Amino acid sequence: MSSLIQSVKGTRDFYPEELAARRWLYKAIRSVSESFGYQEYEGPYLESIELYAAKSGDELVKEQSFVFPDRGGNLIALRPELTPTLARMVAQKQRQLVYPVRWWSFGPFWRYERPQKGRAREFFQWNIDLFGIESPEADAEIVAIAAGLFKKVGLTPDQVKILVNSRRLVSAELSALGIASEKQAEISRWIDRRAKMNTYAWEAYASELGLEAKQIIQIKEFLQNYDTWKKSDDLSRFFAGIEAFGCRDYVDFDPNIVRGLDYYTGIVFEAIETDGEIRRSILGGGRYDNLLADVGGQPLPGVGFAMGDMVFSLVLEKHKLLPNFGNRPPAPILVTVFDESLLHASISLAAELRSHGFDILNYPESEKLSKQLKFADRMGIKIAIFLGPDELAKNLITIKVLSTGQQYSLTREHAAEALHKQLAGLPPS
RNA sequence: GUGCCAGUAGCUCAAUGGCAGAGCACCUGACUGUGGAUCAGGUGGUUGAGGGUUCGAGCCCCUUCUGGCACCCCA
Repeated sequence: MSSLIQSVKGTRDFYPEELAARRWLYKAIRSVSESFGYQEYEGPYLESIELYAAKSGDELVKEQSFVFPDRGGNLIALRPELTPTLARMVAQKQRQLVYPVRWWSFGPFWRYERPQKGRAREFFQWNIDLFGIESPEADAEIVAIAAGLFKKVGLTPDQVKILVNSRRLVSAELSALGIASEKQAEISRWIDRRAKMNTYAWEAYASELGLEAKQIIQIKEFLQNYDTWKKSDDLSRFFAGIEAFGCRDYVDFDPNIVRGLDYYTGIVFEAIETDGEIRRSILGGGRYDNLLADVGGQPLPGVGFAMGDMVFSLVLEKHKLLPNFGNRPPAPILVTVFDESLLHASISLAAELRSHGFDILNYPESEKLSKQLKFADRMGIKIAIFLGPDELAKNLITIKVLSTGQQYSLTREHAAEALHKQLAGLPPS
């Protein structure tokens, strides 16, 4: 046992049950994405490190990426995020694409961080983006898609909220207080920290940044005012759009939302669990109108978000919204084996039924029937089929319904029809 | 990368520095053409790994790995 080679730190093994859960999540994401007319795409998992150095820069690449040299000595990274890849893909075909471009993706990412609840080194992420439209209605569409997923999986507006702010609004506000635009990024980061620091330390830090006492008071007032969005034409239109999309109850204005990434230019948002028990944000995104130009393309407005699978799964688990994938049978029917001499007869029977379109499990060797039925029971199989000397003599098979214990015999010719009926009459797993 | 907590059977957990245990699970039988329930019996451990202190270590000390929590950062 102790000699087992350990899995790589921060990776997860997906046993059938867990893979079923992941695929369920994928299906929900695909369904919502497609319902808004978004197309699925995928990028490479390996990227040259320069791709990230150009934009993400600093910490994400240097500290939090898996990087290794290839045989030619070039530094390769396991992708820590998708946006740079997406920006490249769009830039490469910028003149051929039909706008607006609406794309989504769900795949693996890697970050070299300390694993903890809701965070691993290898994780899956949903990315969805809209390019080519600058309007608040485009922002509203992206946010509505996030709300659409919550609705689809059964999360209510009481349980999750999408908090929205506008970098433009914050910037205007700070400028009005006499704060130079060069300082505003720093101030934003300070605002972002507020929830994590105690009031005293937070205000002391503000003084260090050169803010005057009066400015600190004014910023605090701004951060406590949840109606400021009404002063902004963009946000007013955004919320009118959200209303029209039918998901206003999932979305709130929150002036404290700033987001870490530098490239956001307009709205920023993140989804949280309302009672705060799960402290990490579920998803985050915003508008990034300069990104494409920054990576060498023509200017092109974009808006989008990313959602990791781990925090979202925690939220679903907490609210008991994940289906139970525990006892899902791999096939509904098991063909048992009476004894060694009839093993091939059973295999043939199963093959015959498969040709009628049934998913069939063979018991692979002669064993006591009780053991075969126990196997069927534990696998969650619905129907066991017996083919013994009695049946064979009369060209019959016996069907046993495990949930009721009922069994009956019928001719082989009628088996397919009877099985269809029998399966249709049983509750789905 | 920093700090704190934890790791004992497949799982959940016991064991004052003194014989490593229980429940569940698993296997066998009661039941040679029939699962779940019940009863009886049985298998299962280098106490995460390595070192140290001690007559003696699951327990104390050091190192390390893994997980969890708080930083950091973010999905």
